[in-house]
Amino acid sequence: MSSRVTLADVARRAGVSRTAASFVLSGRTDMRIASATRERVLAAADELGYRPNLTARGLRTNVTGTIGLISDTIATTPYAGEVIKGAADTAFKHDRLIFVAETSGDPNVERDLLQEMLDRQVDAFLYAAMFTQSRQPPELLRGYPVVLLNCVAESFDAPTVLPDETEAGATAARALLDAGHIERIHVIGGRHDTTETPGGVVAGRERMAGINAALAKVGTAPASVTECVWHAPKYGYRAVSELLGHARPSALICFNDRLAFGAYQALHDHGLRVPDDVSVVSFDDSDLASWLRPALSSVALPHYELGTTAVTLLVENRREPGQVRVPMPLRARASIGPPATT
Amino acid sequence: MSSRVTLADVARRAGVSRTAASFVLSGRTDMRIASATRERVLAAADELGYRPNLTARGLRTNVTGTIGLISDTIATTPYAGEVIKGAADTAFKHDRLIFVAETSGDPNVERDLLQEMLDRQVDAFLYAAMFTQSRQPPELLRGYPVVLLNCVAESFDAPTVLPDETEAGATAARALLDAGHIERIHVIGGRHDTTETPGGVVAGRERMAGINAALAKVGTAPASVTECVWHAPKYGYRAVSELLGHARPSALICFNDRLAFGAYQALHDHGLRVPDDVSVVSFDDSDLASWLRPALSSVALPHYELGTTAVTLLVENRREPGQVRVPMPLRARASIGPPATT
DNA sequence: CCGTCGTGCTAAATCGAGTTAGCACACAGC
DNA sequence: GCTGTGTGCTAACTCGATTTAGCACGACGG
Repeated sequence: MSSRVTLADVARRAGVSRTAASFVLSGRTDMRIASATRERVLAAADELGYRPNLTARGLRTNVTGTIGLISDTIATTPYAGEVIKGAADTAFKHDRLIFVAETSGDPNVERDLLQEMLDRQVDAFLYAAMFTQSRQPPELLRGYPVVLLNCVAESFDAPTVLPDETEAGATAARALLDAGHIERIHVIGGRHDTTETPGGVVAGRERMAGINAALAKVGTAPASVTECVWHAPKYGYRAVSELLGHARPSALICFNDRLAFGAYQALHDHGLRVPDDVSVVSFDDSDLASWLRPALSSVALPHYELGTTAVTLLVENRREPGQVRVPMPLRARASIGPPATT
Repeated sequence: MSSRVTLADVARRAGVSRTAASFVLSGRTDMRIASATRERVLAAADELGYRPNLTARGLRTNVTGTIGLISDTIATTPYAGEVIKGAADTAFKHDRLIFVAETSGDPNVERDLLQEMLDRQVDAFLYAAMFTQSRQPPELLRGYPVVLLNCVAESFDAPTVLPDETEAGATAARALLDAGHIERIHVIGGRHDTTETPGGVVAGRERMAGINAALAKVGTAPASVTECVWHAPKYGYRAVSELLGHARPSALICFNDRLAFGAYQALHDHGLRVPDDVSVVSFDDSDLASWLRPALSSVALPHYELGTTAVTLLVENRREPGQVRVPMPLRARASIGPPATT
């Protein structure tokens, strides 16, 4: 709380001008400074505990060392905090801080928030959605360094960071293939079109493609694909209950852990055991996956890595548009076993 | 991206000095400005789309309109994002932005992060823990406006925002009493001492006190209290399985939803139905509560409100130390019914 | 006609850095 | 001795706001 040490204080103590002190401390070499002077300045700065005032520097140089994270909503998905943590940690490693703000999907709020950030001379922006979707960044953002996180934008050129959903689908399928399943693999919660998500939710579409590709490679295909209206457990329960009315699956690929939770309940109600009778693999790797009995194998959403990757792109000032895909690793648990020997 | 409109531009267009423009636009009345001039300045600002550069203002006034949120870790608890959202939303309502940073519990990281914030002239701080605990804020923080969020600090005077755990305990107990339970109410996951949490985890201790008080008021008490080592479902499963070996509970109060999840599994394995045979009430109201079958009644942790309340205190510049308790509402669901008529 | 007061504004300093232009001095070469 | 060339530094300006001190003018009283 005591008044800050300024560059002028350092210069005075070292017996040089502010100019000289500034050149030494910002490490610039295009001005000749005698090494003895250099040492004196550095010593003075050290003794006084000098820290440059970044507000003042920002005013002069237009560089504030801050990144703005603008997302539709952090809160609705419980693990989005990980994205923020990944972003904040990486930013900090590069001496940057992160402003976090949410628009709740309101374009007016979005504009005002962005304006507040611009007023504070934020250097660069993370434009994020909390589940993969198509979004239109505000016009105000044009011309600034931006990385799109977990969303795609048609008419906005910027690097885009996305989970590798296609490969994730293949990973899930291969986990079952490796355990010996090949026929009667059913998919719960496949691609799903709505007016809001034409062509299906991005993640769903890609996961499906990955699953199909991996299965096709060994000459097979999903025995059925059941779309679910929504991803709460009860929809998984319904879908699987119905499925069990007319089929006898060897394995289930559920599109997320909540659906898998519902699937577990339905299997249980039908007297089927996981993984003895039916193997289950899922996506997201939420906490739920490790809580279920038996623990659920799930292909993890790389929340933390999405954050770190996006900030790294910003810090390195990569501007070429294009997608960076972050791997989704399989967390293998007890829910996958060999096919039942019926 | 086009070069910003500055105060000088506005002044020029209005045909006045920067001084006059500044006084008009910052709404100060201690200098006499003719109302015709006022109007001209406002019109000019409006036409040019003037926005004050907050970096420049910050340099001059030492007020940047930023709040620093320093927490041990956002990521380990999935709903902590809500705290951030509450804080960010409220900050935005007051034209402030929030820097979010995590220390991962490392005091060196904490110090460096704080220093980065101070270098950017952050106005005020939220010092937060993601589950209620005792923490020691760094010395650097002394003298700045600070609100403690979800943590208590002995030798650091600052307003403190905490969930009202005691009342929450009473709420849970009353929910059972209201349904007719009075005997054979068992507690799963009571107060629990460790070297890290002497006297027990704050929340646990207080919830227990609230439960005891509410039950005592009608002349009863918990039939038993089982401490759990950790809060994963399997510990709840174990605790309840063991309990069922020698007791026949009428209702269970679980210390959080994960334990309740384990409790459900144990009850199910013993052929007991919720709520027909045993009622269950819990704390936290995570997503899990609404996913379980039957849906779990749970006393909600007010994450969002913790964030809003803390920022409100900061913005209003309340400095008196003391605790503000945020209510924890009961989310009543299907897991509570009348006592079984054995 | 002079002093006083109130009104309405401006010039200039300030915050703490970064940056441009150029000065003072030493030394070498002729 | 005079010029030219580095070397090593400083004075002064700049970023875009806020803020202090004070000026110019008209009205009014005596």
